[in-house]
Amino acid sequence: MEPRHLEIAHDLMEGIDEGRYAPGAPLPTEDQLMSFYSTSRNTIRRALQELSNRGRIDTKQGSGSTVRQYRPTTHLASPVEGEADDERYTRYVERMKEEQGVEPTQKLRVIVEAATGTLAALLHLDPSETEGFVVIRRCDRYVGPRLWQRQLSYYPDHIAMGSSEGAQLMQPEDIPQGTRTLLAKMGYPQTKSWDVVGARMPSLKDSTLFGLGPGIPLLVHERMAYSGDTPIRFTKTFMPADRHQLLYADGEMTADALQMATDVNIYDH
Amino acid sequence: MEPRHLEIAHDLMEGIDEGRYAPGAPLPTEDQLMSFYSTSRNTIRRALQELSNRGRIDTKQGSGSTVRQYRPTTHLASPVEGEADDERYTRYVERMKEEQGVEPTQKLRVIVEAATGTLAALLHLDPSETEGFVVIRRCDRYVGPRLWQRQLSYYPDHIAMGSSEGAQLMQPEDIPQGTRTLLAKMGYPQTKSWDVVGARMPSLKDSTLFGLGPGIPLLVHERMAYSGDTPIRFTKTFMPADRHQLLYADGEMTADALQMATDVNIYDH
DNA sequence: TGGTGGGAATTGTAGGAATGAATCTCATGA
DNA sequence: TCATGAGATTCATTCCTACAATTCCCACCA
Repeated sequence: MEPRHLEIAHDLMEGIDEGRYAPGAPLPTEDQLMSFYSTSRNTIRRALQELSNRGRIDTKQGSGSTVRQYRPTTHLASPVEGEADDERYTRYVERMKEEQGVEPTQKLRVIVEAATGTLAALLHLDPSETEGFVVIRRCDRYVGPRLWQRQLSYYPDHIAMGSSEGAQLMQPEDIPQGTRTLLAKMGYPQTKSWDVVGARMPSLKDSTLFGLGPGIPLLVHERMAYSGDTPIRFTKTFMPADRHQLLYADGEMTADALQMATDVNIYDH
Repeated sequence: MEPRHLEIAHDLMEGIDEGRYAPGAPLPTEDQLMSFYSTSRNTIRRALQELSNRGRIDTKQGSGSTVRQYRPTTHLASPVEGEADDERYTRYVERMKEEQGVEPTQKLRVIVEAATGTLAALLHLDPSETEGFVVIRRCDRYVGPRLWQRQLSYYPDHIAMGSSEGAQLMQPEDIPQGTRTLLAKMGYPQTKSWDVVGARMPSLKDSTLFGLGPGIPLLVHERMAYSGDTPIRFTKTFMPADRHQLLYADGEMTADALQMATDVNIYDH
């Protein structure tokens, strides 16, 4: 037999799915649910938490619970011939201004670390050598006061520290021409890459960092870029999954696809 | 000031991150934590639930809590020239047999529905016409007794019901040559496509369906495929995010990339 | 040696209660 | 008309208790 709190959770979830509780609409209060299901507050709260953990409701102290609605922004993720990854940011800023009505900002930070484990292997660095360092450029992108995405780019030392141009990578400042162009100028044009996409729940720190409510996964996007057979950059991007979807499309159809993909919502149940 | 249960959760999370509790190792019991933090069982349970909701621990009645470990399988997601999507399944079966030691099976089901909303628009079907139907092929893939992924393919009626070959799509049976080859034979070779990737928490039903524990998101992969400008198929794939990662790579390097990508784990904190 | 069963350990479910904190409502007053 | 503030409403935190269900350990017996 199913526990009472799951029964109630199922019941409420059904109510949401069938539209009896519309997106944005309030659920009954805990007191009302208590008397309706004639059970204790504890049991009701467990049922509500079940919905909350699945990202179906927002609960606010003093006010109540409302049905959550999702409007993820679709990002172009596929590597585009001739376009720097960074140029995308311009487009992205435009979209954000339109959709959210807020001006995005970004904060950069550069860290240098010894390369270890998988990362060293990916960048073809030997961790046993004293030379095995990575330059990490961390870019936090905000929309209004909220952290929208965090991007970590890892460059092998011989690239970032091997030339005067490479030194730009060590500066915690925006690179106007784009890092891809910069790398190309340095003799490392990006010729191929591969991506891994996955998702996981945020840690407590992630939640505070991104200001995430319960039941919202983190989308993780990783890209390994090469110039010929030389690894030039490994990038790791973290995005709250309620606000981000990734788009992969052929070059010719990206514009169309982006248009259509905005209507495709993974939250349709 | 931070609530007590979050303090404790932070503390335990730190213990996991720093390796004081190794993957697979047991956490202290509720009783032990109660006396250690000198607080009530309720508070301890809330702290543990916090970790559980974030997918960091597995809790089993009668036994205790252990630190969870993730070993996602990396899938090739990028559309490959000349290879049917279905051929991948063969490779996938091979991998599963190796990695998990279990034989995968699949169950097919075909449903016909009236096309509405976004789906109708994507497939260029007019929902006002009585003709606007979609043929849905649902493929549930199991590894052992567990549902590993669920794939829904939507075909516009004029393709699935327009020819004798198309009729194969209406049969709830495996199509040995692959649907992509079949569509090509019918005069619809797949020439381009776009993908959307996102993640969300599972509903209660999703959880039962996939046998998902708490804190595991669902990875959702959608693909719209065209033959010229004719939409021929829309595919929606659901996968538990703890067992799946998607790989996008250029044709020439897929093999290498797949090899390396298995070492890239999004769960590194 | 190997299986079995009982009891201990451990988490799951359910109820009750009190207090605190945030929000909302609405009457009051400038 | 609009701002203020008191009180009611609502969720958050924390304690307590009892019993059920599952797992585990180990002594016992065949």
